[in-house]
Amino acid sequence: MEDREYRKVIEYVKNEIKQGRIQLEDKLPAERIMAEELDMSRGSVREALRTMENMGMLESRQGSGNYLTGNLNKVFAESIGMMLLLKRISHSEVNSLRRAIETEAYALAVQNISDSQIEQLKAMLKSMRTAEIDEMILKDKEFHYQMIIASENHLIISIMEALEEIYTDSVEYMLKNASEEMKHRLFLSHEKMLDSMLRKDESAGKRAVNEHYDIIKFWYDKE
Amino acid sequence: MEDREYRKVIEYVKNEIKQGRIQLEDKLPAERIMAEELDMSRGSVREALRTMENMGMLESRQGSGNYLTGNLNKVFAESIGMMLLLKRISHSEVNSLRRAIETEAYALAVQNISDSQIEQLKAMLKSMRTAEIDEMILKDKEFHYQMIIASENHLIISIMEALEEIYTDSVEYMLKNASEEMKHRLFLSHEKMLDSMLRKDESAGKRAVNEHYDIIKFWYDKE
DNA sequence: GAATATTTGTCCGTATGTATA
DNA sequence: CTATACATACGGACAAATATT
Repeated sequence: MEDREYRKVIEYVKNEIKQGRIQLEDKLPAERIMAEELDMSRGSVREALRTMENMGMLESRQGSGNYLTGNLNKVFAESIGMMLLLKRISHSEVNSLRRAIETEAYALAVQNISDSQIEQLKAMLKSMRTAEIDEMILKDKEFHYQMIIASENHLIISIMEALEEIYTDSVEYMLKNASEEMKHRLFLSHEKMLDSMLRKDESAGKRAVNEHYDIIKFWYDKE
Repeated sequence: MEDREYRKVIEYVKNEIKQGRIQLEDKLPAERIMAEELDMSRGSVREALRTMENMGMLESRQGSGNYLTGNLNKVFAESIGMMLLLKRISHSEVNSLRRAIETEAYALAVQNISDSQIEQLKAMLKSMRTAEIDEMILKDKEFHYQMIIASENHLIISIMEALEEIYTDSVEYMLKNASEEMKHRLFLSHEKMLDSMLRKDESAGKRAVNEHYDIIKFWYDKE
C-alpha cells in the first residue's frame, strides 16, 4: 500500500535526525547523492523532498540545497483551506476550533505574559475604541495575536497563524458589516479579556473568550 | 518566490473546483493530459500531485488515476510528528493542544450526543473499572474517541485522530507505569465527564476534562 | 569582479506494473 | 484473455540560481 519509492528518502532523513547526524537548519545531501546512495532516481527523491517541504520540515533553495526547517503553519493553512474549498468542513467548524485553541491560549497567557506585553494590549484596546474601521480591524487582529504569542506554545501559535491566514478576509467582511451594537459587544469582550488578564483570573478570561466567539457564531448563523 | 512550476497544477485544480467542474471523489485528468494542457513536464505535474496528496486532497491510484479526497489527519499526524522529532515543539505543547480541543469537543458533544452513544460511554466506563490493563487502555481510548465523535466537528475529529496516532504508544506507556492512585483519579475524571454529560452540565464537564489533562500534565512534568 | 563548479529546477524519452473495459 | 489507459519509476540532458575559487 504505502510502499512508494520516495518513502525511502523520508525514512532515511528521519533516521539521520534520530541518530543526531543532522538537525534543524542543516543541509541535506544533494539530490543526486541521495539518489545514488539510496539507489533510486532523482525524480523520486524530488517527490520525497516535495512531500517533506509540504510537511513544513524542509526548504529547497535552488543552487544551494535542501535545508531542514520547522514551519507548520503553511501545511495547516493550505490543508484546511482546501478542505473548506472541497466542502469537507464548514466555517462554523473552523470557528469552533479557533474558540477551543484561543481559550487554552488565554489560560497559558495568563501564566506567561510579561508586563510589557500587557502594556501593549492596553494600548491596542485603547486605539480600538477610537479608531476608524480599518485601523480597528488591524488592532483587533493584533490584540488576539498578542494573546496567542503570550501563550508561548509553538504549536498553538502555528495553528492560529494558519487559521488567521484563512480568515483575514472573512473577519474584515464581518467587522465592516457588523452593527454598532455588535462591535460594542465585541469591544466589551476584549475589555473583559484584558481585565481578567490583569487580575490573573483565568476562568473569567476564558468566559470572555467564549463570549467573544459566541458573538461571532451568532453573526455567522444569521448570515 | 512561490513561482515554482508545479504551482500551476494546484491553481488549475483549485480553479476547476471553484468553477464546479470537479468535486470530491472525482477523477482528475491524466498526468500527461494536464502536463500538455498546462504546457509543462510530467515530472513537475507529479510534484504537484505529491503536494496535493500530502495536503490530503487527493489519492493516486496506479493504473487508474488521481482522485479528489478529503483526508486531513495524515498530514497533521506526519507534520506534528516531524516537529516533535526536530524538537521544534514539545510533548507538553501538544498536550495543551489536546486539552484545548477536547474541552471544546466536550461542549459540542453535550449538545449533539445521542442516547445510544451515551449508553456506549456508560458501558466503556464500566469495563474500565474492572478490566485488565490492556483492556483498560483500549476502553480509555474508545471513551475519549466517542466523545470526540459526538462533537460532530470534522475538523476537530481529524486533528484528534492525528494526535491520537502520535500518542498511542505514549499513553500506553503512561498507563502501564501509573500508580494506582493516579489511575483512580483518571477514572474519577472520566466518571465526572460522563455524569456531567448526563446532566447536560457543560461547564462541570469542561472542568472534568481539564482535571483529566492536569493529571496527565502532572505525570509528564514529573517524568 | 569574473570564471568555474555545485546544486536545484525543469524537460523529454522510455520501460514497467496495475487497473479497467 | 486482450488491449488500452494510466501511474510509477528510471536516466539523461540542459537551464537557472547559488556558492566557491
